[in-house]
Amino acid sequence: MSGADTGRAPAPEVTGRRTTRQRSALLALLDELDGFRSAQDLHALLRERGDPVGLATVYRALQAMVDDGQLDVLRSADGEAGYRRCSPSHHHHLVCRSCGRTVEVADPPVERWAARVGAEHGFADVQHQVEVFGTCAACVAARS
Amino acid sequence: MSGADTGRAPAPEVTGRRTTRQRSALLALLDELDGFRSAQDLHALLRERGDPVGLATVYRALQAMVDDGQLDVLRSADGEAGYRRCSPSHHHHLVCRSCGRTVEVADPPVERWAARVGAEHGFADVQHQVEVFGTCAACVAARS
DNA sequence: ATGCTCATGAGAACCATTCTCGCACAGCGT
DNA sequence: ACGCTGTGCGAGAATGGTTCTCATGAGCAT
Repeated sequence: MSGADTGRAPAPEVTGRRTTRQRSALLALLDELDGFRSAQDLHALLRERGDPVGLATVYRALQAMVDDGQLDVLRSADGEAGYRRCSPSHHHHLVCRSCGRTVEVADPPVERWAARVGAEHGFADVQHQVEVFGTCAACVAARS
Repeated sequence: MSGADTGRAPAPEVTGRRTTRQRSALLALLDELDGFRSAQDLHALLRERGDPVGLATVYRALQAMVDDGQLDVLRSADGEAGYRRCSPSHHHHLVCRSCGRTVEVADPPVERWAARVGAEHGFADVQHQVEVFGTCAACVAARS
């Protein structure tokens, strides 16, 4: 699910996860990148920079980080999952369709809108998923 | 991608598609159902009711209907795609996490919000994807 | 240092979706 | 009604992202 859970779990700060070379490398890599990257991409990048990590490990680590609220996930149209380091507070993303650059946006109005819409129809435990896509200024300029 | 494209293609009314038993059956089934159903589900339902249709055909037909704007697609968290008959105008969905029932919601404020957020950051061709999840009144009542 | 776990990794398994390719049939003109 | 033609169909294989298995290896508390 993407960065949008109004009712995210309490997010225990003590995660009980072990600090391994692989997870550190993955986290470091994610810190350097902006934009959503697929697990496969991240795996390839780690190998390139000489940090041999198993693909399964990448998936497991990413999953764990998502559970701990350290990452945001976004499913692309073709079903591939993209991961991105993000601030822990609730927010949404503005994603460039062309270069993948993302901007975090937090806007109370949408939050209120989602809650209201849910309430109006008798829905409880309302969460929402909001992503905005577009072509960023740089990519627009780059188009011949 | 789900029902949320501000800039959907012109949607040619003359689709040039042939009317076959399989496609009619699929469309009829979708008309009876509310809520998002996976291609696999739809395929199984068709077989159950005695309309033998190939799985590949279901996928092809669904894809075609989506291209023609007759269906909405929604990717669940586990990557499976859900399909649903929908009104042709732009709208979003309020989905029950428990029973899958959906309500279409159209609210101009969000549209404006998305456009504004994109513009503020210099993004062009702004589209957005918005889904609201919750537990509907019936399911809340059903919880022992 | 020791031991109890949890994490890792290679490969297989899984599963939704797409492709292949030969055959059937809808649509159209006559 | 008849035949042509290209689109749609279907079974199974292929694809590709993600998850599972299980034996080995490495944190971390004591």
